[in-house]
Amino acid sequence: MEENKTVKQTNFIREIIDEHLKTNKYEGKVHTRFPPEPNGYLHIGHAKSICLNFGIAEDYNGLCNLRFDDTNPAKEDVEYVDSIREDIRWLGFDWGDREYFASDYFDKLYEYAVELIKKGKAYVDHLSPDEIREYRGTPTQPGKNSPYRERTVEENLELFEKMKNGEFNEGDCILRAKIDMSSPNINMRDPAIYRIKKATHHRTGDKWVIYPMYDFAHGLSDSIEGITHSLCTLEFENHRPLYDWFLDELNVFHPQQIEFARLNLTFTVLSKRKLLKLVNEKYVDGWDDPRMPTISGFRRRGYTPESIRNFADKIGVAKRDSVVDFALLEHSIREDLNKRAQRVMGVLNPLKITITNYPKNQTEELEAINNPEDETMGKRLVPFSRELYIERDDFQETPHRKFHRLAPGREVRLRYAYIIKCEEVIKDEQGNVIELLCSYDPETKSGSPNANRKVKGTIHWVSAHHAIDAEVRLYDRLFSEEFPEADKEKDFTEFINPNSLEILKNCKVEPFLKDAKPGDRVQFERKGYFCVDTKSADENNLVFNRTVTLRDSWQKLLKKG
RNA sequence: UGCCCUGUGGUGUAAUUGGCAACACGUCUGACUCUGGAUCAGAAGUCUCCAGGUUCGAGUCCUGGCAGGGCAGCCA
Repeated sequence: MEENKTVKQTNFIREIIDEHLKTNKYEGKVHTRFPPEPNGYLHIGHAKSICLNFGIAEDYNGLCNLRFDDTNPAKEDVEYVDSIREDIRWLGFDWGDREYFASDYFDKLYEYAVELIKKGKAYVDHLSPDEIREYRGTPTQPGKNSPYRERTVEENLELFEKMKNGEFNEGDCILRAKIDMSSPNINMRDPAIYRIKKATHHRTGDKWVIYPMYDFAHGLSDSIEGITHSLCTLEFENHRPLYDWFLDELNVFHPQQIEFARLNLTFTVLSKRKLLKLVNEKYVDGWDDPRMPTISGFRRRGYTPESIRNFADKIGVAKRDSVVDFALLEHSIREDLNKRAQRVMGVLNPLKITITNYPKNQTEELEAINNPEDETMGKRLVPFSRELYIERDDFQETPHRKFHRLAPGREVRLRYAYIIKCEEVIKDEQGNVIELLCSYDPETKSGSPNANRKVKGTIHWVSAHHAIDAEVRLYDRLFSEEFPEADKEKDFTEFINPNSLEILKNCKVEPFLKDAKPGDRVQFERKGYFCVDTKSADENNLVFNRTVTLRDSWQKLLKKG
């Protein structure tokens, strides 16, 4: 028997690693890390990076660390640390006891800085922030040396010590690497290594008033942890020479930084700043709003970790920036839920029907299949009676030419039950259809020998007396534009889909759902995949979130006209 | 107008490292169906950004263009 395991596609990163393995650059070791800054919630773009880093470690029998890049106390918070841990765990990855913080290395990093000063490779600069910017030059013009650049080692040592001891104010001075103010790479124009920030750090408290900059802290943290392959996004490409410079000057273990393109997704935005705006300005209901592209949002929406991991595999990794079709994500979740989700009948917009020739007060228990894709999930009984609810749009008074569900005088099968015929349409004074009177054909009960008469359509239903009330939240894409950030004149919030959430209050679902627990996922047949909301649902109040619709060739047909 | 990176069907990735372009999503047909779902069968769509060059042979190598992205935080 052939293993039908999905073959992991190779990519340029794996090729580099293979090469390193061949040349024994890191003695056969592969050690990665996922290094979030705890200043926001993780989103699907981070999921790509998480899957990449943990996935590679796993495939190469290596390890992947979790390291919080917490070098800026002004922006970071423990709330984010907690959410990040939860999200990674939920995705199914385990960093064992290798949970680190850049702040764990502050002492070591300070020593490294001192070492650089001693080598004459760093100096304390008293230029103001404005002056520094001025001295830096521009991409096309070289910068010029700071007047403080030639301070002696002793002077720098003393000044840096004073910085550490809080003898200067924020902005008075910084520690800079001494590299080359005329470098075509701006990152090499004497970049800042340490700045003064008199803020309380979420872990080190008030121990420090100086904090290392990303470029300094990140590479050295990688080095300290013995990271072999430091994967990051494209915007750090120009930082690699600096990453290498620190490691070389300090003569320490030298990881290989490799850059890849960050994820972009149609119909969504994925920048922390913009996501924060959506949250702060209440366009959505928090970081875990089911419309948010955050991991917590997808979780609450009903996405499975597996579907997100499969998605990450499918999109691959490369260096060119690209935009992934949101449909691929939807495909991933449908593919997963199709195999696993319990089928159930739920009527979202109920229309009452009465089977006039069905005995009053009679109830039948009809057998229904829990998942046609998975026999082991078995069957259940669904109560049937004289009064039922069907979906409003499964009836058309004057049917579209290709509509093959219920219409006056027409027949349709009630799933797992009988074929019925619409005999009479009852309307209120305004002319709204409020009820249908139907007849049923007792010979056509599902499973019985004479049941095989063909009708054009099968619809779902729920017994009026047995139904459970539920609220259903129909979520759709948050943005109505494929590229919400493309318009330079308009803010991306102008493209928020006004119909991204529709709340249905009096839905009727089959009694099977009476024991549904928050987080449970089901398929409402013919409608889509739904999950019980984890925040607003309780025992007397069932709330379902729509994860994704089923593929709908009827809607497609309608669009074509 | 400096430096760095990237250009392969509509979209995302492949191509045994120089051997006549593949997979997935999407789209379209058809079959099947007690979910207009799923499944199955099939189709269309890329002369690999352009122009030269090397070679028996180039998406892969060379040269020159063009296009897109990134970089001037005491953010990461």
